[in-house]
Amino acid sequence: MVYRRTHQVVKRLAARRSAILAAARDAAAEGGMAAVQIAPVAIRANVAAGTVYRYFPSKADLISELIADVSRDELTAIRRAADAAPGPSSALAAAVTTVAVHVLSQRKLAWGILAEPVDVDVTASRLASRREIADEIEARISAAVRAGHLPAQDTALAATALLGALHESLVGPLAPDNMDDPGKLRDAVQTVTLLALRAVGVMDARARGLVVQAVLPAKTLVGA
Amino acid sequence: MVYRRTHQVVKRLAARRSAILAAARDAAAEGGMAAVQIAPVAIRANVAAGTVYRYFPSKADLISELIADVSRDELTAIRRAADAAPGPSSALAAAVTTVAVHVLSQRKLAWGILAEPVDVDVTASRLASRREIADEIEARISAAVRAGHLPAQDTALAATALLGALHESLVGPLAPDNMDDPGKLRDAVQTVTLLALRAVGVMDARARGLVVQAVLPAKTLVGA
DNA sequence: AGGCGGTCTGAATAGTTGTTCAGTTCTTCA
DNA sequence: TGAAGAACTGAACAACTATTCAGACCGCCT
Repeated sequence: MVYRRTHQVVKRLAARRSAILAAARDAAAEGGMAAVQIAPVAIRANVAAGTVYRYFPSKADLISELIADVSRDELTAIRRAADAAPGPSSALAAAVTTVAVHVLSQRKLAWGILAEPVDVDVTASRLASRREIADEIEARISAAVRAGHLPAQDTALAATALLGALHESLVGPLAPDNMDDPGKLRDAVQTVTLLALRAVGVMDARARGLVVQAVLPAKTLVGA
Repeated sequence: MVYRRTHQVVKRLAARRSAILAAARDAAAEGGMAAVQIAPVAIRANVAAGTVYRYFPSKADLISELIADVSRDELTAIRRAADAAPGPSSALAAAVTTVAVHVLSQRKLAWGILAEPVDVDVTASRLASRREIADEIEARISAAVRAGHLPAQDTALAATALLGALHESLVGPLAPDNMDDPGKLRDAVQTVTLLALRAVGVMDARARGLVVQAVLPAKTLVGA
């Protein structure tokens, strides 16, 4: 006989799954991907190590799903910010600013998701994550090009380059580490957004205006 | 009694050391950092595994030195190219182009040096490597700013962002992988150089001119 | 020549974590 | 209520490689 799954049980199983993922995310946010080890994550989630394997076939799957999760959140934020902008150029500025604010507000997590060495293979998941975000940025660049605000260009390469610039300068190993001061955070966000906009061909003066507009609504996010 | 070191012996020891480093470099160029394992490297260098430890205290030291080596070569190339340029803006363009050409001509090696996960801690070495290159780029940006060719800006952040853009778009996971065609390689180099120059504030039209000038002498390097 | 310091060898060791699974506990259903 | 399915536990296992070290070997010196 096969037992049916009670609603209660279904909920509990789902809750456990979420708890494990949340534990992994917390661990990553605190100590980077290196801290996402099965035993510690299990303890955080109040389960035994073996239980993790009832929900995720392997550590690689766990981390892949973590990456996908974080990535989805970021993509949503980018879309929301860009869609709220009045025009294509503002939308691009808003998208770039959102990425910057996001990675800055969770630097260790972002670093873990993006580039920190992990002992299992998560390249596929990282690739998909990057691709999603890059595609979104590319779409915004394309829109601005079609609107005649930017010169024609290889939008895919441009999008990838922009993300690389943001990530490296804000969470890479050379990123300034005295970012505790909210003022410095804003400066950094403004600076890299300005660089990004100019890179794709926005004139200096106009880019400065767009940056100011884009950073205003986003500034509260930095504290989050 | 303490034996003196014969010249012959000194030479042999130095040769072994170089052989081990070269073996590590070859391995990295072929299979990335993952291929830099003590046993395989020892075989390549025609020594036993234990011998590696007579020259390098640990795998971390070996890889660190490898990173420093490659980095030094790149820095030299950048300086040479930039110093040969007629002015500050050209020098910056030449520096950027050189970085692009270098990473493209040895993609696996570059990826290994820059960001590929390694099982030992080489963050310090990677940091130093990046810092050297970034400092050089920053110096070139500063020179252009001082010459009045670029607007005043946070040159350190700009340099870091430029490198991030180059690396991510050329050797990152999203980099186009159909770069076999030399023509496509040149296009990619031109495109990212253009982006980089515009990012720091060079006008579109002027940037295009600089790019053409910079890519001409560098094109032969791609084949190397 | 021959003894000794220095070097090399490579199989054995060690330490780290992901993964498994036999036994235990919880849940469903007649 | 109790029997059987389902889920959970956590100590033991496995696999992978960096690292070690006792013995073999080479070349310097008297």
